[in-house]
Parts: sequence; C-alpha cells; structure tokens
Amino acid sequence: MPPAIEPKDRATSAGSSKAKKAPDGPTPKRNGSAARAPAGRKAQRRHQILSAALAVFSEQGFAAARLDDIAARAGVAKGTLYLYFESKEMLFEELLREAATPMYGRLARIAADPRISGRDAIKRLLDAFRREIVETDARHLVRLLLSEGPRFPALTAFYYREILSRAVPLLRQILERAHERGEIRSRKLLEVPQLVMAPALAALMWEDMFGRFEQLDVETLFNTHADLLTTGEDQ
Amino acid sequence: MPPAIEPKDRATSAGSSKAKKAPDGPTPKRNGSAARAPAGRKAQRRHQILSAALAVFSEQGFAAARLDDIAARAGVAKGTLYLYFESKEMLFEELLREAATPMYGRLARIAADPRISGRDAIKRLLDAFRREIVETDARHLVRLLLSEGPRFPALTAFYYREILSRAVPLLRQILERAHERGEIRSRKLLEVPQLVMAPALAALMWEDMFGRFEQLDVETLFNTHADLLTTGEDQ
DNA sequence: TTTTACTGACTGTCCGGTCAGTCACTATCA
DNA sequence: TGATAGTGACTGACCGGACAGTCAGTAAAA
Repeated sequence: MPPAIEPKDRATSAGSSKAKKAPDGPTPKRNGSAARAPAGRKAQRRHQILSAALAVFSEQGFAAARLDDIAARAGVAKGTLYLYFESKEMLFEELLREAATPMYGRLARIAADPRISGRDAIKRLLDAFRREIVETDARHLVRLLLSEGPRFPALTAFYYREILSRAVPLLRQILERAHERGEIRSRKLLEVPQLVMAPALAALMWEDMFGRFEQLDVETLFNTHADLLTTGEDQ
Repeated sequence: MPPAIEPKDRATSAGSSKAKKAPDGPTPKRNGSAARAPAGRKAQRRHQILSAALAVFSEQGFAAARLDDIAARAGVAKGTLYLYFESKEMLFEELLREAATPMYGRLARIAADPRISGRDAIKRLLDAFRREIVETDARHLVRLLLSEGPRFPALTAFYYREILSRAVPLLRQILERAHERGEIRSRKLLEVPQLVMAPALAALMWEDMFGRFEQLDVETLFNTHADLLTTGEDQ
C-alpha cells in the first residue's frame, strides 16, 4: 500500500515562485503555502514535486520533459528538485515505483477471499481498474511505463519482479478455484491468465490515444469480456 | 573520418543506364541530370534510412534518438538524411505512417469474404497479427506510436482517421455476419468490436516489456480468446 | 549564531540542422 | 579517343539553442 501519487492539487503550481522580487509590503512570510510544519513539510514538498513530475512526464515523455517545467509546476526552483531527487532519471524511476502497487493490493485481497465467485472476482478487478486507472490520471503512468520502460531496464525488472511475477499466480489461483466450481468456460484460460486483464490494457490505450476522437464504452467492454470468460447468466 | 561503412552497390550502377523515368520515347538528348543514380537507388537509400530509424527510434524513443546514430546505422552521413526527409519529425512520422496499412489490408480482405466463418476470421486476424507484428520488429512501432502519439497529434489523428475508424466497422461487419449465423457467443460483442483485438495489444506489450523475463504463450492466448468469443468446438 | 531550506544565474555538453565542398559519373566537344 | 564541363548525390565540420546539473548566495528557523 504505497502512496500512489495523486495529481490533485494542480492549483498550487500557479505563479508562486516568482513573487520573490516583488516585496509584498507587510507580508513577513514566504508566499508558498508550505510555510512551516517542519515535520510534514518535506513529505509535502516531495509530493508536490512528484505530482508535477507526473503531469510533465506524461505530457512530454521522459526525454522531452524539462526540469524547469517540473519545477515551475511544483512551485519550486530547479535547484530544489535536486534536494529531493538525485537526478532526472531517479525522479522518474521513483515516480513510477511508488505508483506501482495499489492494483496489486486489490488483486491480492480478492484472491485471498475464497467466497468470491470467479465471475465476481473478474468483474471486481476490471471494475477497479476502470475506476482507478483508466478513468484517472493514473493511466498516464501506465503509458509512461510502457513507453519508457525499455530505456529503464531496472524499472522494468522491478515491475516484473515485484508486480507481475506475483500477480499472474494470484490471477491463476482465482481462476483455478473458479474452475473447480465450474465457473470458467475454458480450461485453457489457466495457461494464460493474462487474458483476463488484456482488455484493461487495450481500453487504457484506446482512451489515452483516441478517446478524443471516439470514446470507448469501457464498461460494456469489460462486462462482455467477463461474461465470455465465465459461465452464468450472460448479459 | 567516416569509416564509410560500405561502398554499397557501386558495381550495379555501371553499365546499363536504365534511369529512364520519362517515357517520352527515344529522347535523344537530356538536358540536366547527368549523373542520375540508377532507378532503384533512391528508394533503396530511403529504405536503408527508414530501417535504421526504426531501430534507433524504438530503442531510444523519439526525443532521445540521435540523427547521428540513425545516419551511422544507415551507413550515410547525417546530411544525407535531409536529402530524404525534411526533419527529424518528418522522418519519424513517415516511418509510422508507412507501417500502418498492411494489417488493415489483411482485415479488409477477410471482411470482404463472406465464406469465412466468424471463428476463422478471428483466428486468421490474430494469427496474422502474431506472425507479422508481435514476432517481428514491427512490434516496436506500436509501442512508439503509443509513447510518442500524444506529442504528434497529427500522427494520432492519421491513425484514427485512416486505420481505426475504418477497421472497427470492418470488424463489426465480420461479427455481424457471424452473429447471424449463430457463431458468436455474446450479442454485446457487436457493441465493442475492439475486444477482438485487445489480447493482441496485450501480447505485444508483454513481449516487448517482459519477454526477456518470461515469454508469453501468445498462440494459446489468442486461440483461447478466439474460442471464448465464438461458438463451436472448444476443447 | 548556526543550521536548514531554498533559489536561480551560470556552465558545459549535446544535438538538430546547415552548407561549402568533394566525388563519381556522364554528355559533349575536339 | 581523350579532354572539359556539368550535375546531382553525398559528406562532415560547424553553429546556435536548449537543457541537466551546479553552487554561491539568501532567507527563515532553531
């Protein structure tokens, strides 16, 4: 249960860093919203920066993203970035690493509960994916991982080791249990549990790339898929 | 100094001067163009460059790719690139544009033949996708489109307009025909034809990102999917 | 005062794009 | 036949702008 960067407080990025030269008169304090609270201050700054980084990286890609932009968006000076992250690379990697696990946690919880039917398990998974990723800014993170992954071998390895190599067996476990109860249509599905999540990836890409031309009916897509995988009342 | 990778096909240029592009009959004299290269030369160079560009762009991404590297890989000088393409952007766009159509053609041919059963149509499509894209270098192109798409709006628009907005109806047409024959399991599939190709995308990404850790059984994945979508002998 | 947090002008490097020059070749002339 | 001139293909050193990363300095906190 890692933080999962949330790009919500976009507003703070507005010109906060330039009021430096303009003496505001009686204002004794710095203009930044984070004035003191030494305790949470550092964590908050860090979050600001990661949040801005997500926005800029997902808009520009890793190479084209400029640290000046990230700093401006976070409302800090460029030098400050280096107080929190070693380099552009490290900032990028930490951004993706910290966002990694929420979906995995969800999957693990479903797999741990044997009372959930196969159909339900699949529907819940896809539904969570839709609500929490496809329909939020988190989808940019997935695209970032997919597109920049090859140039960050350590990152790809991390994802495989920490997420996928665990998620696939969990998925298989769910499917096996369901299969024993006769809830699964094809035995072969046990050999390729990845099929369960395939439409999730496809939906994500469609929305991200072509959503502006034609929205995909993600809910119907996922429901149809779940219905096809499992036995039980169709539509 | 440039090692001049290879003198290329100097030999072939001798002798027959077939560089006849103007079929104006037996032109006695030709003002201009004294040292015109052989007919295929230009196309060949272009292909060399595009080929090198694919390799470098898919390894580095658009922004990080260096034209010096592309030139070196193609065995030409950097300046030569500009004789064939206007800019780095144009080179990139043309690379992706030219790669677009083969799969669409395949789909169109299948859709045009009503004798093919729904199950067969889907299997053929997925099979072609596997053999021609997932298992070749072309898979990098899809990742490139995905990752750089947002920064090349014209390219995304091109793909939607020329490929997707035509492919989805074709797919729907195949599914409708199949549905009338009772070959399709769920009517709802007609609302989201994208589901047919979803595993193709997923397989491609898996292989590209994580294939080095764990190969995906793409054939089983596709067959299972096709079996689940259609009626007919499962096994 | 010392310590901590932050700043932003500056530097060195990198790379897209340019263009004056070379080369291989051919057509025409003597 | 050889000599001369013309052409397009190609080259690669160079230029200028952009940007990651640095650090001396400033401001607030302790």
